[in-house]
Amino acid sequence: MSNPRIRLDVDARRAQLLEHALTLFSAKTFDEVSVADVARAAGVSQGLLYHYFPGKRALFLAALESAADRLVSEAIVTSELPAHAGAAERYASLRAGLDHYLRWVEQRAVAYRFLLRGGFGSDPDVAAVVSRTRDAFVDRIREGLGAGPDDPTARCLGIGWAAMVEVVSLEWLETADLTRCEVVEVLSQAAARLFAPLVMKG
Amino acid sequence: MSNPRIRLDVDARRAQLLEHALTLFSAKTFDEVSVADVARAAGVSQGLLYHYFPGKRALFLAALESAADRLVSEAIVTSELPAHAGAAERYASLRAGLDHYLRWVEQRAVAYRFLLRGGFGSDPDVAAVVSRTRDAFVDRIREGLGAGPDDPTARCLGIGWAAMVEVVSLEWLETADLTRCEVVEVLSQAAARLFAPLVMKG
DNA sequence: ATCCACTATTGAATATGAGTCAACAGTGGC
DNA sequence: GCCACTGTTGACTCATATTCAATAGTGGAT
Repeated sequence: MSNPRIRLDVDARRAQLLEHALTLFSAKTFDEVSVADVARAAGVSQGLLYHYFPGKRALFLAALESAADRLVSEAIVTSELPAHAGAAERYASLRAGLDHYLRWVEQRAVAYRFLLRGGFGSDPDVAAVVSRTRDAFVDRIREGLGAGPDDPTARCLGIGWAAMVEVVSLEWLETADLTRCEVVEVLSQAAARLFAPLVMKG
Repeated sequence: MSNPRIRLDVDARRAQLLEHALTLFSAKTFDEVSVADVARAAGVSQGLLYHYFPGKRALFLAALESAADRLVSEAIVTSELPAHAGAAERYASLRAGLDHYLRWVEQRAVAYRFLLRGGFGSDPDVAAVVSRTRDAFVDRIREGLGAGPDDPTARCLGIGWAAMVEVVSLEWLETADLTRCEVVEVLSQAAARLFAPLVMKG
């Protein structure tokens, strides 16, 4: 670069690099983004990047953590409720919390996608495979359940429950603190509670 | 390699390569597994791999898809129900389906982890960040809800609902076929239905 | 049985991009 | 205006993804 050197203090430079890394890693896969890309975006030599981060992977993780930190500190709020608040009050508080969360998600869409897909799904092809599998799952369940209505809300619930099954299954594999039967119990009851209103309606 | 050349027909070789790829990619990150590793595991030259797959990424995706295909065809079953089956019958069928699913997950744990964490989540550090974020989320909700019991079942439900929130939020970002308010509605009602029994008990 | 065309397979060569390092240049104190 | 300090650079090394011309099993025709 023929640019004159611009000297920043450590924190500013680090933050700037993280910002650019986050943007790039949000748009493309880990291995599609080169260290050179990040450096170029920040208008900085490649070597400097290694002065601030031990390596590409560390840079990626740092960006991920910064996204996570922001999410936790900004998006997840809880209004202080009196100890013996009623159910209705609690419910209202939950809704308010969710609304705040979704507003944040809406605004910081890029960072949110990065955090949750970041692991794997910036890659559209990978996301497609997982998504296709999930849809197949939802479809068969819908058949089995006698296929209620097919409005967006129902679809939403279906996808949500499928995600629940996936994550709970994974968690079960890792920690094994429930028996298979108990997991079946939890998930099927969940389905019953979630879908009962729909099935009745349809 | 000093091995004598072993000649296989296309399908057998391709399947063998996929199998080894799946095993390796399940254990390590995409970029931690080298093409040479896969070739070595299969006892084959690196060049041959490129005869069967256009590149590393394609190999990875093919392995992912094969895992997905197996999941869909083997793990997701639905027993044929009579058209006007009662609710109890449907529920029993759902439970049976889930049990079958979880048995499959148990047996094919490696492939399952690969499929869902696959892209990048074999990476423990990435998984840790996402998991930590989710836990923070669950914790705050628990507080807000007046913290019911903390048995594994409740934890399971909490994680499941959090996963639901995440995936539904992502889906909402992509397709935007619901308003924010509607999403809040779906998710908070889901929470109410899922957690109501617990909160009463606790 | 032997040659032949066909294609699975190899090993070495090339290209791309991650990571290293000694030299350079702003910046603040004397 | 000189000096020590540290943010910054660009050219180097090295690992590994990708390519390709050459090699060797295989099955069929004579």
